Amino acid sequence: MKDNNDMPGHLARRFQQIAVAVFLAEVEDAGFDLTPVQYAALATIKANPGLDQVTLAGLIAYDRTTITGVIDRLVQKGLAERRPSSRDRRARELEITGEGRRTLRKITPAVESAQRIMLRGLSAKEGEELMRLLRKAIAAGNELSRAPLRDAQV
Amino acid sequence: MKDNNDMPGHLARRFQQIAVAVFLAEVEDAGFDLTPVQYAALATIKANPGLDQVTLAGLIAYDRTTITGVIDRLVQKGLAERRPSSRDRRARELEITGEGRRTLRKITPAVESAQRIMLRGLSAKEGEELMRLLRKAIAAGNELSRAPLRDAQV
DNA sequence: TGATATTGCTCAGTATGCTGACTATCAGTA
DNA sequence: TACTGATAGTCAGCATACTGAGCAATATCA
Repeated sequence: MKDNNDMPGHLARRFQQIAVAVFLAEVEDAGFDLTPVQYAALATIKANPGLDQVTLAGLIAYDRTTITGVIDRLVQKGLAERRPSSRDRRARELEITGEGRRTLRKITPAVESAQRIMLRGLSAKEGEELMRLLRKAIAAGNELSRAPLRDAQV
Repeated sequence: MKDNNDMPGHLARRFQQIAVAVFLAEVEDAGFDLTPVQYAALATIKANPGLDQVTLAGLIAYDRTTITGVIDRLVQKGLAERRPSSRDRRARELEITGEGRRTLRKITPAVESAQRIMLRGLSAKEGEELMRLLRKAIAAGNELSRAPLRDAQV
């Protein structure tokens, strides 16, 4: 019988578990209350002003039913706004608020620190190699989840 | 501004997302209804008959509040049993049932297939290297999550 | 022994993620 | 233009994960 440590699925779960814990701890130490998921969504809204929810979901590989709640919480915290689209009455356009911008700016050091901490057992070269291999495995498996990564349709 | 693809945290989330989707798809194709988390718990109960919930949680790095629901579902499916411990009246002893054994045995090919599929973008050597680096990063970060990996106290 | 600390487990509440279903709207075509 | 299929978003329901609180039982130590 294979050990858990030989199962990439188990290692994936465990690494993700640690990554989230480190992120939340660093962000809280910096005085903010933002999850990794909320951070990625907010940063993507800032980089793509006016995008709709499906496009946002595709850019960060979230499920469309998950993004609704994430945006709800960003809006509730005053970090983002949801407006009806003028071009498509089904869609909602997303914008970052001034408060959202300030939060992103101030939170960046904590986010970068978290990324370092979650790789602290590895040398710089090993960290790069881990990211390369993850990117490669993810690219090959992109279509296997319900929420694949998608380019923005511009 | 760093890209998501340079964030180990984002890559961790994405790889885990694909790993779970692949696992569930393979297991369902094989005619079973078991999540990765439930599988790991059941396999660990089989390997450590009579263990209590805290020990089980430590062996697979689950939170103690998460394990309760997982076991509930294993018991409800008739794959495991929860009995009061004779040595410690606070604790519950866990046992796998015959049905649980049969399920584990029949599900193994699907589980192994899933592990291969989630690494299908990598060569065998790269897959080994990815697992090595994940193990190393996880070992260094073990204490950073609320649910660290623990050895069984035998 | 008696007080205190610790441990095993559960529960309520919150946040992802997913399945599947539904409404409203849009786009393509006969 | 009317029909058909696809798309944007939401909702209900389920399964992890976590925080924090609480209960019962055990362990420790003055």
